[in-house]
Amino acid sequence: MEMEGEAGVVMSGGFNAGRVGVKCGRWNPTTEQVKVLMDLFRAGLRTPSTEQIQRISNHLSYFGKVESKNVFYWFQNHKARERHHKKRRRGSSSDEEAETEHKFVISPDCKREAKLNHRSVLSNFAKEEEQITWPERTGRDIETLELFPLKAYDLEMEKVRCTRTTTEIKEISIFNPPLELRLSFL
Amino acid sequence: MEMEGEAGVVMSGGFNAGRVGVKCGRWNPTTEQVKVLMDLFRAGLRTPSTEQIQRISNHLSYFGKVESKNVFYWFQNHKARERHHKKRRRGSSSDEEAETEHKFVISPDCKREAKLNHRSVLSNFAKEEEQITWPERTGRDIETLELFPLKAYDLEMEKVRCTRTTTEIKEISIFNPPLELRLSFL
DNA sequence: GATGTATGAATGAACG
DNA sequence: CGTTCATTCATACATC
Repeated sequence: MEMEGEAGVVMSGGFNAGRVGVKCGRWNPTTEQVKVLMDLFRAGLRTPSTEQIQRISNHLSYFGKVESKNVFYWFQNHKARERHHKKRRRGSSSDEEAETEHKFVISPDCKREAKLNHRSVLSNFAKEEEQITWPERTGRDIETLELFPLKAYDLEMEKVRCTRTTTEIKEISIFNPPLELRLSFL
Repeated sequence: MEMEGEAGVVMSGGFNAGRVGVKCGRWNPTTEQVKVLMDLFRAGLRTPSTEQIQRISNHLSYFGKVESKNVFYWFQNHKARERHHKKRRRGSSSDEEAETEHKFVISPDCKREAKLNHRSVLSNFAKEEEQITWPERTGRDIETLELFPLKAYDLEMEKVRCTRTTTEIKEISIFNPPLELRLSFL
């Protein structure tokens, strides 16, 4: 059993409103931090650039300890899990399924032994030991699955990401007034 | 839509070296493999050539299943993430930096070795160190290819090259060989 | 307090 | 190569 220290965790910001045992084994975002991140995500931000991550984490640091990698991971995970949820969210008229395990969705039938497309660099390994024939990826991307209006925000965010001037953000905030302010530090 | 298809898990992969979550999907390097790769990386190897990758993977295959592309990807990822970690190592401008946060260096990937601690009642059939004999090193794969100047191992490399063990490699401890020797198969 | 869930963290694989 | 996607591991938290 690891008692995990005794007093080292000071958690400089006292804004840890709703969290409990704040033992810093890993980053435990505060409610304010989550709120900000969620607003950004809902605004359409999906993959913030490095500078954006810097600004976001810097801003979040006001509410508590946070690092850039936390922000990076947060967006990665949130985006991935949103998609994952969407994929399994068919119908919902009768939740007979209720996915007992959301992690065991090994739906992509094990494309293990033949997954690498013909990249130039990797083609050198084509002759591994046995004849591995890579199946000519005709179109692997099964993307473009926008289920609810998130695309509109996407476009707006694109503008933000391109400009990145923190001053020309005009129509970004549409719903939440605070959102506009939060986006400003991007 | 083929989600929720549960019969898709075919698991045609043969036997993994005994890793934990080895369902079928992606390569899960063993600790020995990671150790070797890490040593090579620390020795300065960053972008191995095709021949080097071939030799490395061939050598790693002794510790478990591995393909050349795995080695290729490993180096790509490791190199890229080394840079990334340096880049986003900050962000918390609240307090000092050296807090309890572990260092996030590029070496935490040894956790998959001992993980079934908690409630993983999965049959953790112990995969003890099975005695594997050196696989017929006929000298073809070793072939004393000269490694481009890595740090100070150059001299060591020279010595190794002179040895040219080829068929007499069985003397070398494969379980924990020194770095100089380990670099020899390059 | 064991089990399940939500989520942070990590990394293999792949894209552009 | 840098970036992104996908999958898995680890852990805090919730529930009983």
